[in-house]
Amino acid sequence: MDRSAVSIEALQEYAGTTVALQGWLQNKRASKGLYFLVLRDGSGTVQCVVSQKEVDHEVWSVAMEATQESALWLKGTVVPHPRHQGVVELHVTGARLLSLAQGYPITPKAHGVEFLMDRRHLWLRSRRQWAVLRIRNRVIMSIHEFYQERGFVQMDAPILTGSAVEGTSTLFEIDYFGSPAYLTQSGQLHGEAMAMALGKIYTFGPTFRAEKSKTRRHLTEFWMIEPEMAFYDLDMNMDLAEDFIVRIVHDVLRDCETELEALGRKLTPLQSVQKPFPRLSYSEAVDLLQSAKTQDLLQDRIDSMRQEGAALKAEQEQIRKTLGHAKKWKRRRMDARKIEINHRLDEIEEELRNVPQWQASAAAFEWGRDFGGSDETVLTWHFDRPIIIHRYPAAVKAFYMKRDPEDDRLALGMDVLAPEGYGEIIGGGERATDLAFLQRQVDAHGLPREAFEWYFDLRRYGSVPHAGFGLGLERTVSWVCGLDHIRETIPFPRMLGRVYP
RNA sequence: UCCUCGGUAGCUCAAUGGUAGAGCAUGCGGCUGUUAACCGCAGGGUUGUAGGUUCGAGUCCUACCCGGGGAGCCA
Repeated sequence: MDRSAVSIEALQEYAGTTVALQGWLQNKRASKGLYFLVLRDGSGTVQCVVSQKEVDHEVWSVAMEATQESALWLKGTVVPHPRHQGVVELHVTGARLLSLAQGYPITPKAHGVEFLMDRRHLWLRSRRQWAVLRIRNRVIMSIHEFYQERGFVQMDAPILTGSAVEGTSTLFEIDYFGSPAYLTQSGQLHGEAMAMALGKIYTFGPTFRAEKSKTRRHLTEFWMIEPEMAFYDLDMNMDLAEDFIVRIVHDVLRDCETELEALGRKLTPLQSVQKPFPRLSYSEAVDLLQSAKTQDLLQDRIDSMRQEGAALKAEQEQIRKTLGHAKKWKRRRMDARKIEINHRLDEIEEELRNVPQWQASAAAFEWGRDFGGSDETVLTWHFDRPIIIHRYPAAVKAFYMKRDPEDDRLALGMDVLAPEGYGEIIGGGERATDLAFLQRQVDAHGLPREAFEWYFDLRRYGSVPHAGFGLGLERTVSWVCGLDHIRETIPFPRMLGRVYP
């Protein structure tokens, strides 16, 4: 341990001075008489140069022996990088090998999903994961700041619950001293009780869904933020959700430039996340889905996919012809390109299978059904920012939602759909306040009344209008980071068929 | 549960039914500013499993196992 060691993040401030660093060897490059050690300490990475002429034998052997992910202590002078402006490097004068790593499995090269997921505990060390998880941290801090600044009180709903609220098939059952209990699916109902006590509250906790779902949007364990506000109606709820999302994206853009760059995230779609978000009623959304405009949009998509596919196939053919009599270095580049083309062709093929189905399902969409994943994706393709869809058919929404006083078929629910096909990140609405109505709803959904007696009390003793929503943390981070899978947004994802490591 | 794509060297992937290959990683050698460094050499294989078709199977057929992402459901 060297308490005087400085953090790589702060290295700029030490330009011209001699400092000590401690961390792990991320990568090593060598030339005659020179080693370039890329050191990572969690806060960032820096290139450390070891010159054989300038160091004693011991330091040189450390550089020579150190392998990928070995732990190192390095001392040296902080100097500007000769080639990159605004970047510093360390000219090493002292080095100690703290721990020699042997055979680190994750090489600086491409790996498959399964291989990496089995080694998630090590995968976390890579630059891409570093960036995602730092953005996750930034998002979490923004969430707390946003609510705390507005006078919300953070309160936790229980994780163990006694009764099944929604379908038991999506609940994880555990043995609770001989009786069945469940891991929570939502803190919603308890959130309402807390809002009646403290006015404006938000929960921030883990949620569990035993859905047998294997898609890029699903985890069996994820974190949800659920604000619940007394004396809020649907419009106030939507206003809050809008401000909330704008704030999160704004903070990430301001504070995570390096991380977004490491992820290759396009900034334009994030920069256009400004108020107001388009608000469509369910009925308007259905109209849009069935419209010729949607058909055209999807047809354009199909056409451009076909074109890209044809161009790639032509390139592939060209490569196949020239590959035989190409120079070695060129052949290697062509091989890499060939693999890239194959991947993209797979994606295009899949999309060309999907989109015509989406086209058909959009055209044939019937009022009253809930939107499927593809319908949501199609809707968001029409806009450049998140959209809010409100006033859904009551039949497809939860029992506790308030009915629209102007149309009894509708519930005062709302969803926020993220752009770029990321889909639902928020679901919520205004809650029913009438005791008799709620009791009838519980019966109608085939739920046991006894389990909800405590909840009914909230309507017996000072029932007031109130509203709230739930934000899926991982889906939000996935969208902000521009990832193609939610599994990278949480340190140790739990999914269908995966509880290790 | 259904649909669909895949399983070849430690890793990522090639291979028109006809001699299983490349890059990376590893080891050795070279190179005084490298950026997934580069150059040279070397080792590394029961092509997921079990059957079948064929003169001949990584390639075709059947069943099963494992994985990817899509539907349903959802944040």
